[in-house]
Amino acid sequence: MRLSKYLIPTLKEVPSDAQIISHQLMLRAGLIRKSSSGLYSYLPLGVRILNKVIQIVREEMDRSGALEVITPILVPRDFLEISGRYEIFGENMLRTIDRHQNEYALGPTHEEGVTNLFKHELQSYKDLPINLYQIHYKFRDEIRPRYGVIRTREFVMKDAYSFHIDEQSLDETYNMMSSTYRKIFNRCGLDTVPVKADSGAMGGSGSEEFMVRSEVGEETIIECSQCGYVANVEKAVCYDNFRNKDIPEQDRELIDTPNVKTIEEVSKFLNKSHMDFIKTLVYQYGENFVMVLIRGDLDVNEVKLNNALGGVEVVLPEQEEIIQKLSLPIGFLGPVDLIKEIEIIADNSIKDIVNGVSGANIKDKHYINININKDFIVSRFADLRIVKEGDQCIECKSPIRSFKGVEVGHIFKLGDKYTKAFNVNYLDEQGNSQIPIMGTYGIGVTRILAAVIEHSHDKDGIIWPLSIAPYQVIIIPINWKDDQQRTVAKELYKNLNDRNIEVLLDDRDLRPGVKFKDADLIGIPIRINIGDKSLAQQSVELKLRKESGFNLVPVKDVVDRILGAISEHLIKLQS
RNA sequence: CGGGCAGUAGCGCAGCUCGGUUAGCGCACUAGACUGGGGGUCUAGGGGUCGCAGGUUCAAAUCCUGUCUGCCCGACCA
Repeated sequence: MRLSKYLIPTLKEVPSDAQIISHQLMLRAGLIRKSSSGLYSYLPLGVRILNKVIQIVREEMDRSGALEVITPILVPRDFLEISGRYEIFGENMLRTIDRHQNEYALGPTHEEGVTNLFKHELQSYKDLPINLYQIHYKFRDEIRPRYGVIRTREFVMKDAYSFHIDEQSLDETYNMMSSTYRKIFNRCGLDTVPVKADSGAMGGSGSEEFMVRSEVGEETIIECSQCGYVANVEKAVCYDNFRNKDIPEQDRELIDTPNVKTIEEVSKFLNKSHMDFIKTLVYQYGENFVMVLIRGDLDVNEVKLNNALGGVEVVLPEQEEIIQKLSLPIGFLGPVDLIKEIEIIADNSIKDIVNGVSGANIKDKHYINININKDFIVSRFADLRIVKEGDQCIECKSPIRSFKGVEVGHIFKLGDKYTKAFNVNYLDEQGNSQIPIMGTYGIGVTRILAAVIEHSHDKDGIIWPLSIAPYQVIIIPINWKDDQQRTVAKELYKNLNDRNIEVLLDDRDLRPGVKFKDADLIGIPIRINIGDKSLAQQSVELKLRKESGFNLVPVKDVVDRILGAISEHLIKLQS
């Protein structure tokens, strides 16, 4: 492609609404433009990169034995009601009504569509296992799209759905997907960390996320400093060595704590450790309220709380509501002397508190020396705490660290949630009707572009790995008006094209500095400079984007050298 | 949805406090000349309903009201 005929609208200045480097560079390099909130158009260069990634995903999925399908982007409301996700997704789905008043959602994911598709084709156990995938646009009406292409409303996603007769078969495909994902991300030049994750509203047992370490990541990952334990903070558990059991229980005592509300304030006021406190929170889920107890130095993990309460979304209600409906004084909550009946669920850390401190449910009063079962009853214990840096690893008790990550892939074992709901069945060897179980596997394709840029760039721009670079080579004649330079440039351009190398020829009549800056910004991995100095030696300069120096290479050898370098690099990325 | 900030040329911004010729600057763009190894120089140009609507006023980019959009923080994020 000749640059004089191409559309590469590079920007010198950073658009003011781009915060993170990948977003800035994607705009500056002319890959994308914003259409409206969370919606981006792709310019020619961006499309090429996206297609490269899609091709890698497709090749590896095909290689794994998965079969590509396409289901409609619009998902009928009926399907979502069958699976129960019409409610669960709620406002996250963009809904629309056709001329016949039928309601649809723009598919946020396609468990329903694919399950419904396959249900009619599945008859015998011999049809299983099978893994169906598709690559197309998904839409989620995110509350707050941000970080450029990392969190958009419309995005390209590869989603796959596998069907099995038993757990063992599901495990095989699950593991196959895990290794396939590793290959895909490696080929894109990404280092990913597989982490245990919450399976949340998807339902199901096992789940792993593929995270790219990045400061701009939206997920917090907990990692053991010694053993290999890694988990999303939503799911992470830790060891708790706090024990207080051998202290004798004392009688509870009501203490005046005028206008002393927070744990911080009360602990100073009473000269007590945070660990002696029974932190009391009231959550609302659906129409119900629940009182949550956790040790004063810990915080509640709302995802764990959701799961403990059966997956219903919990929210912290407005303070007025607590006062009105439960007659509880904010700032002085506690599990003792409750006026109205309310379910109490406690984090495991509460079990070991002896002679604890909590609010007295009376304004400006706290209790000290309260003890479980003697002063209050807990209906249920669960692990509800947020694991944080410095906690002890559940496996080996070593200190835990945390890092931020961008989620580029997610694999789930789903069980029979969807197959049961959609009444999918097949005949087993004995002729009995059975319900298959499912797995589901997603990759955020558009997000991969941003993730790659985040960790592969320098002050001059993007540094694409060869595997997903929009073009592999760019030829820059220093002075396009120079006959000799132009002749050599055109010849190399033709020769490389003839060898199926993707090559850009910068035939614009611009000063060399501008061309170099553009080439660096858009991140073409291999550059050929053609200037008088090198031509005097029948050579050109061969420069790699990721390296600072260059090599003088005889004109006659350039094509072979490039072919060699490209195959070498691509092989390395595939290993 | 709550809190904060912003909307003036394709991009980045000034002007607004304290209303008053023709709304500016840099980059980009067009034409020409010089130039030619890391975003060149000069000359001459084009491009604006000052987000939108209403109001105050002799007069509004500027003051007031409403509204839309975007960004940041939070809530949210299978």
